[in-house]
Amino acid sequence: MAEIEEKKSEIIKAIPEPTLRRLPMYYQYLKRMHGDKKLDFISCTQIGNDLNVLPIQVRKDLQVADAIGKPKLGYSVGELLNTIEDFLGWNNTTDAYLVGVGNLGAALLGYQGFREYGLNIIAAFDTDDEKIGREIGGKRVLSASKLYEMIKRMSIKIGIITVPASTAQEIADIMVKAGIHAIWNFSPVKINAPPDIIVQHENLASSLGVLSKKLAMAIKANTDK
Amino acid sequence: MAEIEEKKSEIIKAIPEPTLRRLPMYYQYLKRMHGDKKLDFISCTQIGNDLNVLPIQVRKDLQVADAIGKPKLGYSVGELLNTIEDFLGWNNTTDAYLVGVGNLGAALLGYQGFREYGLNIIAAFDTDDEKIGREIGGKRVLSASKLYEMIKRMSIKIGIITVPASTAQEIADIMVKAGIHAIWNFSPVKINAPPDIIVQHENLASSLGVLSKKLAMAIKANTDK
DNA sequence: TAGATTGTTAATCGATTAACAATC
DNA sequence: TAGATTGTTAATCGATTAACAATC
Repeated sequence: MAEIEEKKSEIIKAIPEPTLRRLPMYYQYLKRMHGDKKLDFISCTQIGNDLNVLPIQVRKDLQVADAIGKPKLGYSVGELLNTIEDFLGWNNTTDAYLVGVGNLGAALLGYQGFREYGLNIIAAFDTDDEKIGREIGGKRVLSASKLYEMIKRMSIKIGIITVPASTAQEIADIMVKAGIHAIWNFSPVKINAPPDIIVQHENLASSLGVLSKKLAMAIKANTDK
Repeated sequence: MAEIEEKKSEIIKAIPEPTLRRLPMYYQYLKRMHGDKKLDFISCTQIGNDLNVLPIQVRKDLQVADAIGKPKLGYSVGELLNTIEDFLGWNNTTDAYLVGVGNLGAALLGYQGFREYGLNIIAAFDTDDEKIGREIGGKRVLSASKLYEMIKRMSIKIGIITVPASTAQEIADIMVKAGIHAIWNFSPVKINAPPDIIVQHENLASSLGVLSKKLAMAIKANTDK
């Protein structure tokens, strides 16, 4: 008779983050197969072979995303695309602001592919008078001083941070205060935010670390021989 | 008396990839602590608190990188930086070529931070006559037709791919044939390469997938209330 | 039908976390 | 000395992989 907290009607199954990172890979791959080859059905075996993932892992991942296949046939490519879109929330667009129009910021503003993933950057912000008022990648650059007010007014959900390390936390604080829901952080500092704010960190150095170490080991192994 | 393959003098301990991804985070953090605060010694407790990682995990990671600390005192910040640099191979620079001078390619060319991580992009390649011959981010843009020969001549170790999905594999093939050791792939397609080539995949969609799903769940949880 | 594939349950593996002795 | 911290061994947890029945 201990006080056990009752789960709400639905059981919230934890979604493994590795699965969440692989689903977009499958999605991109399936889009190509759907468009280029007009393929109707596909098996985990084929996806796995093409993407260097074990077929059983593909099946497990697709199961997490609520995909349903047909024994012997595989999965309908079209349905599968819709299922993954639904699961990731990519079927309806979410508006975003980007702050910091440097090299990387400008690159992200110019990238058209985000639409495919339901992300719509509607404006950018910077402190540089040279940039304010201009259009970059088809997006208007506004004064950073207006960030707080604009997030509130448009009830923006996602903030993208591409400012230098020194001002990243400051910008994040403004975003949080203005009521943002999620932050995609491209600066190399850890962002502190309340636990209900989703913070996704993108760190090139992490990725480069993996590559560097593997390369260093490979070269060492070669030298040792 | 079965035929057991003897390990060479050194035991090759597998390095967990999550550790490899966290080490650069510690490194960036320690550099700030070293530069800004002139801090001499630091404990795993403090690193963990500031970076939202469990202290024991920090210690385990540092152990993998062969760092040695002093009980009660912690780790020497300067030594720790050197240890991580050594471990990741960031203490001597590696030359790289970048192929595909679009938005993202130009952004990477302009990014000065790579030097800190021992990566030196010495030239870029593109097929666009408008771009060939120009300098972007202080790096000369050469004709993609010279890629093969130039990799061979300069014995370049790292190739960075920032071309569209449609030509990524083609570029990778040229790199491999020319004797490249590692490929950092920013295109959204899986690169096929021989097993001895290190391929590091950078996929914004994967990261966005995690963010999108978490955001979708958070919004749903709010609506349900 | 036979064979390939999905769906599901179980086993394995590896990373994270905990526990505790050693130490400055 | 007492307390904080490292170093190391053990326990736990979760993701991956294997095994096998169900099915078109």
